Amino acid sequence: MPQLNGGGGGAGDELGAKDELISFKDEGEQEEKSVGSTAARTDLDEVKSSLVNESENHGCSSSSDSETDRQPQNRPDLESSDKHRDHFAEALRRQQPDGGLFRAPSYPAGYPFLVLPELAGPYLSSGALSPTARTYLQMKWPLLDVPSTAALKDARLPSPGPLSNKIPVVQHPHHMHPLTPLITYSNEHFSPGTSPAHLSPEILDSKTGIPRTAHPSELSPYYPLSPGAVGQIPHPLSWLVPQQGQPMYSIPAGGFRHPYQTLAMNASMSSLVSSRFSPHVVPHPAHGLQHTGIPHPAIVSPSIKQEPGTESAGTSPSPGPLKKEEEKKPHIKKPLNAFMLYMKEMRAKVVAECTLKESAAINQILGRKWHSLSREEQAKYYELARKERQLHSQLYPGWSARDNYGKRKKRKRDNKQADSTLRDNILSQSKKPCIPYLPPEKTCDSPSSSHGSMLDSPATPSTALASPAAPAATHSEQAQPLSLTTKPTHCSLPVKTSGFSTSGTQTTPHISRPISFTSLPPSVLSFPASFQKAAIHSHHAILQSQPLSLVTKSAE
DNA sequence: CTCCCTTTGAAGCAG
DNA sequence: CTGCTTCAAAGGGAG
Repeated sequence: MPQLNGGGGGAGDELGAKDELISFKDEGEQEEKSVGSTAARTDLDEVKSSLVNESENHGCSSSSDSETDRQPQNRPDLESSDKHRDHFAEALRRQQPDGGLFRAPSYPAGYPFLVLPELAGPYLSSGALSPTARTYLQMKWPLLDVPSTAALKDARLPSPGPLSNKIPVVQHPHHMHPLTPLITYSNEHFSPGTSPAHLSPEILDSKTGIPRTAHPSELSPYYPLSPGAVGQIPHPLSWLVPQQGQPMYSIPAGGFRHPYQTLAMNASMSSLVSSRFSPHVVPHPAHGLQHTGIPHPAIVSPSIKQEPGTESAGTSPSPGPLKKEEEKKPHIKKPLNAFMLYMKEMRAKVVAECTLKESAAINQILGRKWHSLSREEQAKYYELARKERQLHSQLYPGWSARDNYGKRKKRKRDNKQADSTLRDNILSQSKKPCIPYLPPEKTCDSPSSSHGSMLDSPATPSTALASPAAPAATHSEQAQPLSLTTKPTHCSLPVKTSGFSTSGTQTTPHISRPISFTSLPPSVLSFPASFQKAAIHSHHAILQSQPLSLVTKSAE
């Protein structure tokens, strides 16, 4: 995972990321500060800090986090954070010598568990929550009924408990990468050696010196389950949504509460995690489903948008009592991809930072942020998504994405694409500079960079670094001109500027998606193709794609 | 009330 | 194999 690490050579990524970040910030927080200036950054940070002040530096603003991650400075912070975690963990341990709720280390084994922390995690630090993190905990897990106390104790495992403090949102500290746990967990996949401190997978373990293998039996303790709910563990994914308060897969009836906890465990345990743990208590996934009668989160009540009988859900987890709703085959949603997972996690944060509320705008920002993420960070999500798909496939062996086709009304995508193509053509021909509309203040640095080339854009330090010898690769990220159409408004929301990032002058007129990658480093191979592509992306000039994306389809 | 918008990624489908 | 299309989440906006 040289690439992933990006450590030594991967400066490019970082740089790019920074770049993006900056731009993002501008958009997002342009309120006051000038565009690319570092000073602005600081200010932003402050502002952010106000929002998320408690969170560790990582946690700060959405934009900043990525940035901070990449920066070398982080290391120290990370370390400190680790210390915090250790501390915290230790404290917890003391409190609960018996291994009560909190046992971060124990996660190593199961995917679900790993996932949980991560997802939920955004909030929960992987190893342990820093004290500050704890504060967020409650906020982060609005819907999860987690007794506040419990939450404190078990930062990582906010279990759905008896609580009902639904706090609307909020910013998660994000100090720790949400996915951290995952990595930790799957350190195998990610090169351990290089894994950054923040990733510190086995942090706690190492400290404790106790390699934990989570066994199902062990797990239960971690979750403060409501009596009788023992064994029900929220689906890993469900945790993802804490902010939203909605399960990853919307669960119609019954509410979210432990939709597929057991199920999840089983599945994850058995297949996903089995290799790592001794599956002594792992029921068969399929059985688990029927067994518990708990629908998978992915299953949506037909009421939502169901089509009569198209569904061929392989294992439709139809509960025993078939009601109308249930009679119909449940709508099994597609598993979320990496970006979706990321969105779920970060949306609240972005929303909190921005005044914008429109999802479209938020998504644009998220898209940019996504690109700004380091490969490692993205890798986490890819891995998570991969597991999710695995789990999904196990739960619904017969399910096919095709099943959902036509359930949604067709979008006008056609138009979009057509537009995009037109736009592209136009762009290629006219190559309009993107900047026009950008407000002077914001001067969407990114756009300019995009079109001119990131190289030019002085604003970003990264560019400076990269510019000289930097391989094209590095640019890609920087390029993210995402001029998301900066909107004059507070967050610089996307005003659909058709930001023509004509940047692509050189080669491809328009490349929306990643270029097919030819060879990947072995390390990368483990990742999903998409990820690989992404990696390549980053390595090769990716910018093209980004600019495109930036150019909102709506261009026009 | 329903669909659109917007993002990326995965999967399906057609050529 | 390549490229296009659809769906996944989300929530304000528009019809």
